[in-house]
Amino acid sequence: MSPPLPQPLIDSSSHAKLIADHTHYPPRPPRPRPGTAPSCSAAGPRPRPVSLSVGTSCTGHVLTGVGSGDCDFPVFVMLLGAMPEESAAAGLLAPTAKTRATDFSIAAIMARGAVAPPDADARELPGDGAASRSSSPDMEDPLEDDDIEVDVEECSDSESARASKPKLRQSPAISDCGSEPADLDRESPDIIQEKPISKAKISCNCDELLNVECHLETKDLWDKFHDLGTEMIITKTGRRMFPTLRVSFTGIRPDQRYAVLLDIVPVDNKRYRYAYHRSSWLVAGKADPPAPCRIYAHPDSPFSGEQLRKQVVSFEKVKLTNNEMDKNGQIVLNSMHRYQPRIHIVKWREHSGPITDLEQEQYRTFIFPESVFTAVTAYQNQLITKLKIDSNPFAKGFRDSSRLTDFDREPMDSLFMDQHFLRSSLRLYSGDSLDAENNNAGSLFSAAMMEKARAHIQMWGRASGGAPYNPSELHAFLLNSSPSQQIYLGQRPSVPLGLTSQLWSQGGSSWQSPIHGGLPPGLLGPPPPHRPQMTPPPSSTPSSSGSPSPTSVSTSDLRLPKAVFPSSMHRFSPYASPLPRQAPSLSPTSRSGH
Amino acid sequence: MSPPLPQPLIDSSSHAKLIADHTHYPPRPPRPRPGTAPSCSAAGPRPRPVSLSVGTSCTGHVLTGVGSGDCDFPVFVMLLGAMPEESAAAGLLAPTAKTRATDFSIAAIMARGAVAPPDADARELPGDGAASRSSSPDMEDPLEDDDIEVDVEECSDSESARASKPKLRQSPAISDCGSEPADLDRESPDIIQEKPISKAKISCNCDELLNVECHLETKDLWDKFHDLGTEMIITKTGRRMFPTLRVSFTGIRPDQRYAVLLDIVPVDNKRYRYAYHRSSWLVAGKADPPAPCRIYAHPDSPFSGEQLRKQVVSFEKVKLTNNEMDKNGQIVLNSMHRYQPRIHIVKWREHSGPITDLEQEQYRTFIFPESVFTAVTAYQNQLITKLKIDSNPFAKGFRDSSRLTDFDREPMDSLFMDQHFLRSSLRLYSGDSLDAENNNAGSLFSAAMMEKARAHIQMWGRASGGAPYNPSELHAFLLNSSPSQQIYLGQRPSVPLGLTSQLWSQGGSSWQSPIHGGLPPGLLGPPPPHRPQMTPPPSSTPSSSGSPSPTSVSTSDLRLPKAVFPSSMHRFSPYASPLPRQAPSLSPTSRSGH
DNA sequence: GTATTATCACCTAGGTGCAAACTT
DNA sequence: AAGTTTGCACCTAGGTGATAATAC
Repeated sequence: MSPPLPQPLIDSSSHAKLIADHTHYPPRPPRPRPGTAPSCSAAGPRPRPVSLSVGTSCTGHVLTGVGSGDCDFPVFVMLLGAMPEESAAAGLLAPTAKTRATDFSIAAIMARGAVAPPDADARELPGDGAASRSSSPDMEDPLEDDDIEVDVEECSDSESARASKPKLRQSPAISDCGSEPADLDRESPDIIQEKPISKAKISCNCDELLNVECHLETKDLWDKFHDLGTEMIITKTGRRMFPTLRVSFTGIRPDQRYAVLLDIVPVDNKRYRYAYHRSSWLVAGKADPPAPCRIYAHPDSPFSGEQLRKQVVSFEKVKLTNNEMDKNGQIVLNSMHRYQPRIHIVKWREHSGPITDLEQEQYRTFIFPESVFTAVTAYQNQLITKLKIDSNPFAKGFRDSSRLTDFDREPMDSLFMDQHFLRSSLRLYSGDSLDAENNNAGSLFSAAMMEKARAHIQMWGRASGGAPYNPSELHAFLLNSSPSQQIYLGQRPSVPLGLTSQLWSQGGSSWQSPIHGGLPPGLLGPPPPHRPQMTPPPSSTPSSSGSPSPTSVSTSDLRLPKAVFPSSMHRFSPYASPLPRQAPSLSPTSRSGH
Repeated sequence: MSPPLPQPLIDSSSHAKLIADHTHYPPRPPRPRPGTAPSCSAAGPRPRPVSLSVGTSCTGHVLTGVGSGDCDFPVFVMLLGAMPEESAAAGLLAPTAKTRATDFSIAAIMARGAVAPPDADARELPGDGAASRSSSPDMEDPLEDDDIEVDVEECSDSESARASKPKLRQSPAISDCGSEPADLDRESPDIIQEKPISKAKISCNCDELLNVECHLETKDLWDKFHDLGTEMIITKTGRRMFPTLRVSFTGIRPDQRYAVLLDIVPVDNKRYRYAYHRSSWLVAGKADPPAPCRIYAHPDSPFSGEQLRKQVVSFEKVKLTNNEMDKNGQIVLNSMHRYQPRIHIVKWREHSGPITDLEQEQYRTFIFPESVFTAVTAYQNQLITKLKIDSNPFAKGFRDSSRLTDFDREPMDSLFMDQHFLRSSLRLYSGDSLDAENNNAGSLFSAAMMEKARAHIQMWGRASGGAPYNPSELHAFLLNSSPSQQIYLGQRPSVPLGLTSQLWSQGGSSWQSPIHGGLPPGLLGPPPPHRPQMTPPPSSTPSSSGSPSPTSVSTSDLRLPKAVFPSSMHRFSPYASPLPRQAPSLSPTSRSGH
């Protein structure tokens, strides 16, 4: 009858622009040729999707309620007005058994080990992730590079990149399933620079929150996509993001409550187009007029500090749309534009109503450069398509080997073949019949795969020189993506699309981790599983569902990992079909989940 | 890792007992013979399931957040401690487009027209719904009727009931789809009695809430089940309730926020068993020790007054379990015991944390006698099974005609065959191929169906005299189930299982509506569709999703209704297969629903 | 030509009752 | 024997990219 908004969104009248990388920060243009993309398949024990934990979350429990209705972030954030749909918080409950959000597939994917970026030639610039430029989408772009080709070089220095990978891959992480940003990633805290004074205070206006750190749980997967130039489908009805933004926090006060917000801001003032023949992105002109920026409040907000310390905050429900008239609270983006998601943590004022103005709250902003993406209505880079298909469980239907040969379908695997092959080929096949199609490789194919891998590396390598968007640089940062190393960045809302871009670039200068300094971050793969992070169980529920706690992990996790043979070892399809309904009893959460 | 509770539950240490009807209030024992139960199939335009509205809600939007964590209702309500799973509210959003909760199937079912209870011989006792007895579960039951057979008479005065139906059925409601409790139901406000003084103050400790009325949206469906003796499956992993409790409120202050809670309390201190040979319930002894009573807080709580005025609050996510060790916040019940769900509305204290003690809040309790049910681990009454299969979309797989003949499968329809046949037989077949199996009847079968109906009436009719549980009495109340006529009832928590039962019985005395006074309520069928209530769109989302607004109703609603031939006119399976994916574009919500 | 949209098959996730197996 | 548990087929609901049609 009335207008309830599905998504907890906040409209932001300001469209702060972020400038990534050094120059244009366009997505890297891998070769679209089907079957040329390198991929790696790390084996190791892979967490099984705790399917029922999802169901459990369906009942809605956790969070204490929050204020609803419209909120206006003065300049920075404007409440779009959201109506209750399903996930509105309903506190009243006490936490009991489940915790971390469960990620049916992403978790498993990450558990396979980190992905080595094809362009491992990486230059580890301190400010690589964010360019120091300051351009606002609405303002004249200093570059005026409309229709200027960017990042077009392809298959250039792949060999150098490839050479560097081996040494990094020596860490046991890959096969040990400690694929997620392990503790190692957080070992170099010195990178934590608060950025330019003026901007810093914007990004964090609360001293207490300076102790808060934010960790991107799905970093490895994001890295994989980032290396190819992440694309996100936007549709009129709204499309989920994949990978999903999943973050965890440390330094949280247990007695405090927090809201966790997400917004997605333009990276620059450009519109892009994809040159299929060159497999690269080109600047197609100035950005289209941006839709009012909306801030998506995580539906489980506010979180208790207790919850936030235990749970992963998953933004799996957020949807992206190109429909500016959207009334469902989805995030509105322009197709063929590049965006940077941002996470905001806000101290919850118990007695206050819904958040109306972020600037009036005590908050801190976190940015993960590896989550930059290009909004598209149809995938441009075929490798992105492949990676999506291989890593998103909902796209499993397209993994059919009939579509592409294993060699062609699992290019990423071959990238690290030399690293994975020996240990992978010895692994036992888990017996997952559904994924068996991808598991046809064996030692028989080792030589062939090796050759394929080399070819892939050749194709995927790219000159880091002139490319404004250098994945390796982001990797360098990401490998040090411990909360303490996260760059937090605030936007001055008053200037719709200005200032912030500069802030972004400044923030980028501190991204480089001294520890992994000169190495191609992507090649580090999953750091040694010092902290073999439990991959969050599947969470198809509204949000913040499930937990990586052992209790929420299916006993099937204890099964033998699938064969990790490089050819097509489900690196991105860990949940291809782990006994779908065969052994529900094996999954503890499937029992108590609902 | 930790213990997040899926469901927003509150533990209640008190197990207040409610005594329904006049004596024991056991479920009515219809003949289990497959194919003997009468059923009616009203045609009329049936609302189509707006499938995508569900998806929309998935993103979680609406409600403002609420406090979470454990709450202890001193005696009355104890917080069990719930962890966030999926539906925790995340305010921050302003209401925009969607409103009322969508019920994929129930709504459609109800839209078919009201069901006439088999035992239409109904006596319209003012206090029929609730007995005036006062027995507490923990106390010695005055009756001491262990193993005493109850409610065994069957097929008695069915003829009289049948005779009365025609006149009531004259209202166009049946075929006009105005089947839901129309406005007529709310026209007699004089029934609003606040119940016994002592109890009244318990049930409502806030004068402001005396103006609040609660309406059971799914009343018609509940009536159907209630007439047969509702059974609810409980499992170790938890089972949803069906029908779903869906309520709406009036008299709400727009500027106020409210929490809506659900608990389920024992009706009496007995354990039951089902005599298959007699198709009746027997008292099998005293009640087993009850598990701690939990109060389930609607995950969208707190609701803004604005929301509560527009939305239907749906408890579709709540799950029932027999696992006393449940850690998922599900409601724990004992199998073979009878229970009464209760709805509590609580004024939200903005600056307070999670609700810990209901008695410390300002609240009001509403009880719908037609929602009484027997908890079972397996269905006892085959007619309940049939009705579930026919009305629950998730059980559609069992509607296969191969299992039972149409005559046997749609017993309820034949009850009102004489009423429906003439108008139904002339209706056009909607062309729903999937439901065609149930639509095989035609004028050719009219005579046979008529005979069948008579037989059913014979079997289903029952003497209202000695039966403690008289569905017709409840119907009398239910037909007047306007919010103002709802019996609200509070429980004195301090006495675990006592007092309330008396309150219950007292409340029952006011149930009778003066307007429909002497008539068999069930026979009134759906009151004239003065207020052809929009059936809420499908809502598979967490809760309080969707709205009955025209915009959320699929355009397919405009299609010709299915043939309403009495034999098996999908009365309980309106969504048998309305062009599943064939014409998604027809559903406006499917576009914006996400 | 490029970009967007609608429809589709195919998948995940999970809610049904059934029926066999199990428990007491 | 009665009641409970478990695996199952079958369904709803909806998230995927492919593909063809459409819009610009």
